[in-house]
Amino acid sequence: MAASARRYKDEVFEQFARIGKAVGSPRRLELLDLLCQGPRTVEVLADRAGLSLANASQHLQVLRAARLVEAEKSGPFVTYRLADGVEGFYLGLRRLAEERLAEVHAASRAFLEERGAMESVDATELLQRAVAGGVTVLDVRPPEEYRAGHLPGARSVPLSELRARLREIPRDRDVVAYCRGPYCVLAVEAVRLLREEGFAAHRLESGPPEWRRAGVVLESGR
Amino acid sequence: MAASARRYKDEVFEQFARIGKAVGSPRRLELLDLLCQGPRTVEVLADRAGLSLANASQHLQVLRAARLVEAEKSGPFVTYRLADGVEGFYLGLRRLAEERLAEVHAASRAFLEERGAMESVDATELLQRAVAGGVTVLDVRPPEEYRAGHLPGARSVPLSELRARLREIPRDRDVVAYCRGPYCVLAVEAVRLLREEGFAAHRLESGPPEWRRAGVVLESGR
DNA sequence: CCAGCAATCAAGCGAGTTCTTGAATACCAG
DNA sequence: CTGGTATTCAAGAACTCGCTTGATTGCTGG
Repeated sequence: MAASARRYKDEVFEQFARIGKAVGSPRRLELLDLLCQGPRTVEVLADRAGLSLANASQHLQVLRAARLVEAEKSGPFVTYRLADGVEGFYLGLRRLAEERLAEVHAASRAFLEERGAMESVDATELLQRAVAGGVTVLDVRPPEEYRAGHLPGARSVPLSELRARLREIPRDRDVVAYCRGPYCVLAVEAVRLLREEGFAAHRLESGPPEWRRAGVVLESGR
Repeated sequence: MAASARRYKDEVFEQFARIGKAVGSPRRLELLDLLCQGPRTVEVLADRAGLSLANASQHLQVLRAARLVEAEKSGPFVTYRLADGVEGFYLGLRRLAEERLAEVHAASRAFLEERGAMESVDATELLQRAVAGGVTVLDVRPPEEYRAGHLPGARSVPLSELRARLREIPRDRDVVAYCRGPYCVLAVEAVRLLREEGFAAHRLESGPPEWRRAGVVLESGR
């Protein structure tokens, strides 16, 4: 009976470790991060994460074996989505890493300083100003992510189109750009470009996953 | 600049993965589970987890490198303790595993059924009854864990001493035994023994980490 | 039925992880 | 300073993981 108790304990911790192993790879964490924006096909995920198709597929299968994502096949496409409770767990992991690993802060600071001071903006304050009409809010993610959920009042201007669409943006008031969240670089690039062009631009550090988590109701579609 | 953005992203996810890698091993999860009971020396942890000393030391160093635990040397002893925020993260990981991995439930059920139905007891209800004096509450963990924090009103009767101390336990009322938490087998064994001896014994599934997390103020010392 | 695309499978290599064993270090008591 | 104890270090064998490449499956439109 002591032996069967030991087997039970081993089995249980072995199961817990499945989750840990699954999030023990930077690639898989990046895929989870992307999936926080909404469901995606393998091809899109591979492209965004900079992985080969076969490699991305394999990582996604590891995540699926750990039940962190679910796959649904429709036609020739397979769409992956986060399983329930996983977004919260991922954000918890990230917060722990930010709190405990000095290296995360150091990397962020180094990167952001390299492209000029980039003071960020508070989301709730921004929402008030946006409603009052005093500021232009840009969602610079790819269009399908905008469609899956965005800040009310934000306009979709993907980073790739920003330079060509500068004339759409009013010059007489502040511009705030956001993207997927604190570790996505799209908004950083957008703000750099906007400033070069003379706009009063700021970056909103948080993104849809954080807002959803905080209870903000997002707009979708269009 | 696209290249430096990619390097930044890689670096950040690499750092997040340090946490994941650290909790990707069943042994290390067991060590974390034990450390949720309070700080311990290497030797005690190795013994409780059934690891060789060198192996336990190595695992603890991995956890320390990921900043999940902190080590303090006093005399010839090294005492490890959980870092801030890690208990919450561990309980979150465990809850996710319970929710998403059918295997965890299956293993628990199989184990518990093997030793007879073992209906469990609610902690808040128990506290009321304990205060009212209608039930005997036993803490069957090793004494030093009892000292580090226990349920108010509970008596320390380590499982190893239980058989010899049966006469201390009143036979005219219910007995509730608890240990480290849902995946610790001490209370299960205690209840089995008590029932064999004719006591009306029940297991309290949760343990000090869960209660602390829920805001219950624990007693310590003695 | 065939061409073409999305996704997966299979095999293989290099790199990393886990556990063991035996030696080394650090501290304390006498 | 010496012996004993707590812990860590070092190195090797077995195993697992991650990525690549090329073949394969499965669906769809012509």
